[in-house]
Amino acid sequence: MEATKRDAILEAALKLFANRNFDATTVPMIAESAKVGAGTIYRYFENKEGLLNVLFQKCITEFSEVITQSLSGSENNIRNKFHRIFNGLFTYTEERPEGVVFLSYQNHDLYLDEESRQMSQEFFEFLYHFIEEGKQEGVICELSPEVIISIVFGSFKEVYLNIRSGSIHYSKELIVDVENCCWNAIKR
Amino acid sequence: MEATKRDAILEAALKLFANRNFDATTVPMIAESAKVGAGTIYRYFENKEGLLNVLFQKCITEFSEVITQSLSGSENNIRNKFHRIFNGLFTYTEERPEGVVFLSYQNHDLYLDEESRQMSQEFFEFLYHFIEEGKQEGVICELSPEVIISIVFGSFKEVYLNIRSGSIHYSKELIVDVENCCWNAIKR
Amino acid sequence: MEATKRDAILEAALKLFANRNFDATTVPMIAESAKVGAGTIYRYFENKEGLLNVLFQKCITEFSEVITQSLSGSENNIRNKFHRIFNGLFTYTEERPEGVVFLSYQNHDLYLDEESRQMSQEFFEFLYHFIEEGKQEGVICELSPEVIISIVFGSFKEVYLNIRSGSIHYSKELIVDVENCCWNAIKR
Amino acid sequence: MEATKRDAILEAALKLFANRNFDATTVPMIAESAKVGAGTIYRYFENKEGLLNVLFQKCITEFSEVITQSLSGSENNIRNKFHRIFNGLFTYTEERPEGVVFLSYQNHDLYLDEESRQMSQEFFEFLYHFIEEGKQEGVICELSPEVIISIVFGSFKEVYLNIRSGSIHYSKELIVDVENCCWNAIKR
DNA sequence: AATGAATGAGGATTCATTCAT
DNA sequence: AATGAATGAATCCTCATTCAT
Repeated sequence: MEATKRDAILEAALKLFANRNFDATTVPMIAESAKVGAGTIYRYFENKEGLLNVLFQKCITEFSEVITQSLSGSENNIRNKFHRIFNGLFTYTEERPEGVVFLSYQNHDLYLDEESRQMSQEFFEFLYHFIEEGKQEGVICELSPEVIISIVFGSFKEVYLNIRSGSIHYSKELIVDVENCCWNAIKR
Repeated sequence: MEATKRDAILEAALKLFANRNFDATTVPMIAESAKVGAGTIYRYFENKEGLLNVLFQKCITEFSEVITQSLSGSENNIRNKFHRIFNGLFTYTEERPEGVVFLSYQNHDLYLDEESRQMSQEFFEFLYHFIEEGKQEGVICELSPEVIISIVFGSFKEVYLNIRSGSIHYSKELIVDVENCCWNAIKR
Repeated sequence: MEATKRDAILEAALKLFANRNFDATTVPMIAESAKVGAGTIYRYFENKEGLLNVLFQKCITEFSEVITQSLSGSENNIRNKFHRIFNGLFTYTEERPEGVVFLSYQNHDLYLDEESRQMSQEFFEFLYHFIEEGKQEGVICELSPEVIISIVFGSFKEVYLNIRSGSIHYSKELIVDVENCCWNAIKR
Repeated sequence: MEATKRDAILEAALKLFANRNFDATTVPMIAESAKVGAGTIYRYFENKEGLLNVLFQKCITEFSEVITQSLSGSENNIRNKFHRIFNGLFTYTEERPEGVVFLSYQNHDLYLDEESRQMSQEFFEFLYHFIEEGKQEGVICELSPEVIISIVFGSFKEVYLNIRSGSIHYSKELIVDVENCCWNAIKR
């Protein structure tokens, strides 16, 4: 019953931050949506910015886990790993529809603390590692891991945001197609 | 020295909106950055939201023009047109480094007026048209124009944002490489 | 000690609006005078204009009640009723010295909402009714009720304002005298 | 051509102050209505408050003159003098429909300077004098001049304001009737 | 003399945060 | 522990006033 209240706040905040953006979300909005008194939020989080950081860290951890898990036990085939990562993206997306949107806001940079930045960094390093592996095997093109990640993640994000806004119609096949596009973009 | 004051405000606002986002930018910030009294902003723009819309329309117009011009006189080869469009993206980006960032903020949706939406719509329709052409010629893959644009624009944006933040090192060759990746992503 | 804060605001606002007028009263003035934070006002009232309307409705209700009560159980003699109404005026005036001043500001028209206008209308209709009765009995002169009310209320208001400003010295007899003057003005 | 601009400003200000009240009138409003640049107003008047005082003094002077003139050459009959004064009121009202409204705003007190107060005082003293005369002749009742003036002026003002707002329909006969009511109110 | 663009002090209002209950 | 009323700093915006032209 205790962790519940904290979770309710995190859940409510995630939805609001993703749909309305951090600055356009007021603390009373979060409180109301979480069915909690406004003051209660300050029992669990230092302040609004602290809440943002806890949420960011939570999301990026979950995200990492989904991606990591989706890779576990996979054969050494890079293309197959890529498929699993891409699937992980969508798995996470289905579990927490707002997670990716939230994580991909640029202007969070203004508010993220050192720890959050660190975790974000680590996650990307994990991906860079995968890319390096692919490059060494000669199946991924010779661009810096940062560029390759940007191409794949940028595409994915944009497609997803448009699915969310209704501009793009979602289907299982679409995901497969987008994955292929992305792979074609970065394969050697 | 005449239209200067209005321009100074627009310039200052563009930088702040792109770097900090609309909600995190205060009117006094814009005023200070534009070296103008806070009240002066209201002589030229209805209010902060009005300023956003004027700025959005200005940027999207400039952007359209650069893209359109970069296509003028080009042969009927789709791959070549694609090259020119991609180049246009980077040309605009160099002219107005904050323009693309500003234009691509999702949360603008909350504040854009009908006219801005309209112009945004028209610009995308122009691109859709190009994609349809490529699909009919059989050189672009059979995905909806929205998806294809998302893949290319998403990649470009993400790479650009990382160049901006310093995570990715810029070079002429990089642009060529990214263009090739994007083309590989969407070609049939 | 419960509804007190809201009441303190209303009381402070009434005094300031009556003495200085709506436009010349600032929200911080009201807050200070009510010994309340400026933000607190907005917990109880939609905005400054909303506060004006709540106050107006409260005063006109109190005023109506005093007048209505002062008539209750009175014999059917018009002159006697007039006496009671006039007394009601002064009773209300003594209870809420600023009420009449506040209610009689012309420029409220700019800010009153539909409900306030309605209530004002109803109150005057009650008075018109009384006048009509007197006219039918042949004891009040043949002018429109609006004119008769204006003569009596105008006289009363002006005398009262001058008592307030110190130009006229108040006494029990004065009220009786003014009442007689007003009656002489409108009797047949 | 010179005095014209000043007059245009005074004329415009009178209308706006009377219709909207001092605080709700902005200097640019006056400038626009007077077809003058906003800065020009400060060539002729010290500031907005100074303009109010000049205007007040102008109106009260004109008002005094109309009343005084209407008495000139009149026989020594008090009732007749009263008739002339009352007529003067309406004459002034027709010449400068906004003058009376403007002069009768209570909250001017906040802004009037010593001279304006003085002139206001003097004008009322003139009227008091007339009342004293009537009392000595035994035709006006034994109330203080301030009270008697309040009764007459209060009635007149209220009727006039209601004519202006459309609640009361104007006619020549109405004026005569109201005059009679007022006289009945104060006669011995 | 006349203008009106420019200013910034000051007003209304919002909202993160505190704290008494 | 939980609340939400209360606060006042900070925001957007207005407008009296100045001053370069």
